[in-house]
Amino acid sequence: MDQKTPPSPEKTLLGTGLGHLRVVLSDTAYIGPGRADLLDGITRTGSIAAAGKAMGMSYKRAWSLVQALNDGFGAPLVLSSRGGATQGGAVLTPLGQAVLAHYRAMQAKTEAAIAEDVAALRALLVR
Amino acid sequence: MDQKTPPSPEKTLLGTGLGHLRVVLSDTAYIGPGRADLLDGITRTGSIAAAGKAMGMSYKRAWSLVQALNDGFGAPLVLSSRGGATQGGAVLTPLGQAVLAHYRAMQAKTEAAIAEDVAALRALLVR
DNA sequence: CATCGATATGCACGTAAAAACATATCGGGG
DNA sequence: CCCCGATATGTTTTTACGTGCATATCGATG
Repeated sequence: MDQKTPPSPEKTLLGTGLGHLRVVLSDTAYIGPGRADLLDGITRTGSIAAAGKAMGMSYKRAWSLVQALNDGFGAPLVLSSRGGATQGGAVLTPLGQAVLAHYRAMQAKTEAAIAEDVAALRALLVR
Repeated sequence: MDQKTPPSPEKTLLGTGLGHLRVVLSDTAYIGPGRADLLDGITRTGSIAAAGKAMGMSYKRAWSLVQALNDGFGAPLVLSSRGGATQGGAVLTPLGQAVLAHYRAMQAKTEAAIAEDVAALRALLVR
């Protein structure tokens, strides 16, 4: 019903061959694979634009995700700056780093926890 | 940014206070909270329409989800019938039951596996 | 053989999400 | 004091998706 281009590269899950995990911390604060990858990209590139582009999304989308993240959590996960020596950029706050680290940890734990069931289910599909 | 009607009751996660888990079994086969709830509803009600309505979705949506499920997995998870003694209805195939059961199991295991991290993250938000 | 409830489908419409395009702003450094 | 690269924000256009409504079909049973 939707044989178009899978909009999201989704290597996060297809690479590991598992699943998407979205963790809801409150009514407004949650973290999922897309947001985590974006935070990851910002860490690596030091830029919202670069991180977004690396994931194939428009700057605007990346920026609005950062917005949603920051005000969803009530405190900034990402700090951004304009101009100056570095010509602007973005970095994770300690909170942002913590959220990302915990998410990766949860991802790993989840994979381990469900590996058995996943294998069992996949076995059912080998027809 | 979207204070409209939360389209999905989402008790699946908010009830337990955890997260959404989507398990990808192949390029086309995956199961998430919405699909699992729908399968659950079909089991209980014996009807696609009733199950969908119970989740606040249109029959059409429920039906297309079943379609996606059935041809995504390559084999039917749901069998439907028209007319006859029961005036039509739907039931899960053994495969469908297995998928649902495994999903619930994975959900539970995941919750247990990440509970610690979730607590830690929530603690960071108590400002 | 008419009925009834649920499946099965098509099509028009409204709307939310995303892309595309366009600017404006910041601020150290040359 | 102008430049540059990245952030910040607005407007417009397009696309995706789900609803709503209308209709067709099935098939045991009375």
